[in-house]
Amino acid sequence: MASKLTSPFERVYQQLLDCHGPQRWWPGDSPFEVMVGAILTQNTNWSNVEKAIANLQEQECLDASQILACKDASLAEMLRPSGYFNIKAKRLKAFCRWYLDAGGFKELSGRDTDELRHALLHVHGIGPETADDILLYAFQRPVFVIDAYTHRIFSRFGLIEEGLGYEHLRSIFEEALSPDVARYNEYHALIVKHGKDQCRPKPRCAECCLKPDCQQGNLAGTGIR
DNA sequence: ACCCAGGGTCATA
DNA sequence: TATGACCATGGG
Repeated sequence: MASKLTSPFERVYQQLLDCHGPQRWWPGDSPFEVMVGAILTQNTNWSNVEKAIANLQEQECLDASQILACKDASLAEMLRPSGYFNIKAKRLKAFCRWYLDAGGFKELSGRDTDELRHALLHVHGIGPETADDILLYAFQRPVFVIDAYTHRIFSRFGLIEEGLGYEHLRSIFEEALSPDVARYNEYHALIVKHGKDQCRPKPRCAECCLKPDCQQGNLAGTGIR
């Protein structure tokens, strides 16, 4: 049974896990592929990103120096299925330039998390969420990723106020949850899963997060509604 | 035919 | 500093 000392954020995690099961993120075979995916999935369905990554693999371009060697137009063509392909071609190149200049994965792995985060945020096309995706899922750092689903789900639960900024929200989660890479990994993946399945932007009345066939609907005993 | 997606940048007031 | 426009494909 849940202790009063247990944070609501811990309890929601357990309920999401019971409801949806482990998500096993990030789908990707290497840290570099994870980083590429993090950029390509900006405001884009993951299934579209997979097609773009498959194109890169076919062209043997899933590599920083190969990507930089591509013409903008041909890179964009490979990225076409992921949408915003012209913009993403530029962002991907900007990232690869930084990545190689910094000495690659092994060199970057030696950096302090805050320093790494700061550096990522200075790369054109990498904002807070993409930076944190990369830190958590590629560099295995205990950084909690915030996205639109996180805002939506937790404000509907009444656990946070609406309209909080990214850093503010991230600090709430990181203070409520002990730094645990595996837990942060699974939690964000579960939030995305729950958001896609049951917490739509325009929910039908009270349907959101309250489907009877989902354990998440049983918020009794959590102290949440 | 709509709605939405694992955001970020840039121009404007 | 705070909105709004813009980027674009593909699945439900």
